Amino acid sequence: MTTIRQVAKLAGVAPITVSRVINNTGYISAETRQKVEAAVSQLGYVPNSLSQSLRWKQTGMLALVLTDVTNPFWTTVARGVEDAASEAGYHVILCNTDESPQKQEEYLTALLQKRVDGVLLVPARDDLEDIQRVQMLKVPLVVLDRRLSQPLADAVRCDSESGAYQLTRLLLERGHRQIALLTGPEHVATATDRVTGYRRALREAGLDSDAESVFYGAFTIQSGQDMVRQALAAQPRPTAIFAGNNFIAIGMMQALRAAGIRVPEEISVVGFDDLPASLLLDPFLTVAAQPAYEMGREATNLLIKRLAGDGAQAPQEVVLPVEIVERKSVIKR
Amino acid sequence: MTTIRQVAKLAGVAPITVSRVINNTGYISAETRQKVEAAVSQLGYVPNSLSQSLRWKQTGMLALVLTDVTNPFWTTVARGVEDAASEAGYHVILCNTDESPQKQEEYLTALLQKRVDGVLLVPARDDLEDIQRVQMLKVPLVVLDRRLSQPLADAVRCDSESGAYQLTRLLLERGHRQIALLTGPEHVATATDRVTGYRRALREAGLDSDAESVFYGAFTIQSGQDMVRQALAAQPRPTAIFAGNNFIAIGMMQALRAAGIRVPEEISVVGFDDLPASLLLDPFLTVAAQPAYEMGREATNLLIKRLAGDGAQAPQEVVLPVEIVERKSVIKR
DNA sequence: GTCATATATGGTACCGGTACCAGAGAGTAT
DNA sequence: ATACTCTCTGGTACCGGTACCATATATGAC
Repeated sequence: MTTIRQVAKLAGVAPITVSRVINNTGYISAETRQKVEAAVSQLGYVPNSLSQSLRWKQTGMLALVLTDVTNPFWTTVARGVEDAASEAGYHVILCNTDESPQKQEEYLTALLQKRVDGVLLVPARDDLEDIQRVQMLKVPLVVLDRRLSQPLADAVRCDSESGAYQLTRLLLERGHRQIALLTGPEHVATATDRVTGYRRALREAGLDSDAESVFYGAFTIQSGQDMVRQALAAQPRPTAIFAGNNFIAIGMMQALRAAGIRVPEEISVVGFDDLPASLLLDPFLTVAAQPAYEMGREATNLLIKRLAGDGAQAPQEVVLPVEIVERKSVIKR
Repeated sequence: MTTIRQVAKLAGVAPITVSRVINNTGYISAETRQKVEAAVSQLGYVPNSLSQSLRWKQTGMLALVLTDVTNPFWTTVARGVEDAASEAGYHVILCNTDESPQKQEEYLTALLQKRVDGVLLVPARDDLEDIQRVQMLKVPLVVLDRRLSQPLADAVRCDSESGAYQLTRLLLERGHRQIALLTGPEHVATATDRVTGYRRALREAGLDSDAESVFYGAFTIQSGQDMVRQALAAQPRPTAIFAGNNFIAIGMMQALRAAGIRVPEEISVVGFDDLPASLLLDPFLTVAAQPAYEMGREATNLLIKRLAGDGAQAPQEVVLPVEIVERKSVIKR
C-alpha cells in the first residue's frame, strides 16, 4: 500500500509537506499543493490512520457497548449516539454483549487495546471491576441506562422508578388491586428500580406486601412468556399485568393470545418501553416510553465534554423523565 | 498510559522480551515470564494494538457495511458475520448506511484509513466505483445480498428470482390472477430480481404483460403502506399482494388493517423474508424465508479464505436457496 | 574435544505517520 | 541597511510496538 514517502518522492517534496496538504495544516503554496494532490490521486494514496492515531495519541473513536442489538430500544439509543458522535467528528464502534459479563470483559479489553477515546457502557451486571479497569487507564466512561450500586462514573438513564410508579398508579386508579409485575434480572438496577416504583404506588394506595406480585426473569421474549404463565397461575389471579420492558411485553402478549385471553377485556396490561412502529400491527399498549434517542445523545455529549477536558470533575448523573402513553390496553373494573 | 518500555524497565528486561511474554512467542524462561507478568499487572499495562497493527500490517478487523441495522434481517446477518469472524479471531466493525451512497462512501474511506483487513458490503446502489476503490488497495471485499451488474467481486446472496417465482406460482395455483408486487428501488438488484421471478411465473401460467402489476418503492414500512394504497386503487383490484421484503410486508399489513381489509378473507398476501418471532403476535404470513444467518457466515468465511491467500482467484458467487414457508395468509379463489 | 542444536535474551532498525525546530526568502517598518 | 514578521519547506526524532539478526549458554551427538 502507498505510503506518504512514496507520494512525497513522486511530488518531489518532503513527507511532512504531504502531511500538511492532507491535514490542511501549516503553510503550503498553491503550486506545491497541486503537485502533492496530483501525486496523491495518481498513486491512490490513503493515509494510514493507525500511524496518525499513534502519533496524535487519540483515535477519534468511541465505543458503545450494549446488551442487545436486536432490541429496537437499543438500536434507537445507538442512533442517538451515532448522530451526536458524528456531529463532533467521532466514529462509533458498536459492541453487543448479549448480557454476558464475559463478552463485556473481552470487548472492553479489545477496545482499550485499540485505544478508543471514550466508552459508553450498558453494564451486563452491577460490576465495578470492568468500570474501574477502564477508569484506571484514564479513558472516560459513561454508564448508560443502568444505575450502579456506587456512583463511580458518569451515568445517563431514565427514571425507571417514577415510570413504574406512574404506570402502577394508573392501574390502581382504574380499580385494579391484583397487579403482577414481570421484570428483568434481580441484579440489574433497571429491573429492581421498576419494582421499587411499583411498590411505592401500592403502599400509597394502602396495599400491604401481600398485594405484591413480582416475577424476576430476563429482558427477553421467552422470559416474558414464561413469567406470564406463572403470573396467571397465581391465586388470586391478577386483573392486570405490568411488563418490565418491551421484549417482556411482546412475550406476554404472545402467551396471552396463545392462552386465548383477550386484552383488555379479560386482563389489562401495561408495559415499560414503547414498541417501535415496525412491531405494531395495532398500537394499543399503554406504556411508559423512554426517550431512547435522547438518552444516546445526552450520554454521548457528556462523554465528549469529558474528552474535551473536564475529566477531573465529580461523576455526574443525568436522569431523563419517561412519558406515559395511554392507549387501549387498560380497562376499568 | 503505560508503554512496553516502562514495563521492561520495571522487570529489568528488554522491551522485546516483554513483547514475547505478551504474545507468547519465542523462548522465555519461567523466571523471566513471572517477572514480566508481575510488572505488567503492577503497572496495569495494556498493549497498544495500533502499534502492533502498524508493525504487523494487519489489524484483525473486518468491516460489515449494511443498509439498515433496524431491520431484523440484517441484524441476523450481522450475527452470522460476527460468529464466523470471531471463530477466526477477527473483530467486526458494523456500519450503517441507511441506503445512502454518500454515507457508504464516507464509511468506506474511514475503514480503508483504519486498514481493516477485509470488507463485507451491502451496496447502497449498483455502483462499481466504491468497490473498485477498495479493490485497488488490494483489500478483499465480498458483496452481500445484492447482485452487481458486473461480477467484479465475490458475492453471497439468496436466490431472489427463484423465491419470487415460487411465491408467485403458489398464488397462481390458488387461483389468483390479479397479483400486485410491491418491491424496492428499481436500481437495486434484489428488488428487480424479484420482479423477474414474478414475471417468469406469470408467463409460464400463460398470462401476458397486461396481468403484471409491479410497484417500485423502498424497502421500508412507509413505502409498503404507500404502495398498498396504490395497488388497491388499481383496476381490476388485485386479489393477492406480494410484498418484496419484510418491512414492506409490515407496512402492507398495517395499511390493510387501517383500511379494514381482512387477510386472507378479502385479500391474500405473501412476503419475502421471514419476520422475526419478536414482530409477530400471530405468525401467519406465508413467506419466502432467506437463510440470513448462514448468508452472514458464508460471506465471512469466503472473505477469510481470501485473506488467507487466494486473492488472485476469479470472483466467486454463492447463491443460497430460499425456503417457502406456508402459513395462513393465502386462500383459494 | 568439536560441532550442531535448542534455549534464552538483547540491540537496532523499522512500520507510517507527525511534532518540533531550523532555515531561507519575501515583504515591510524604521 | 537592519530588524522583524510572514510564508514556505525540510531534517530529525518520536509515537509504541515488533522483525531480524546477533550473542551466550546449556545440552547432546559423535
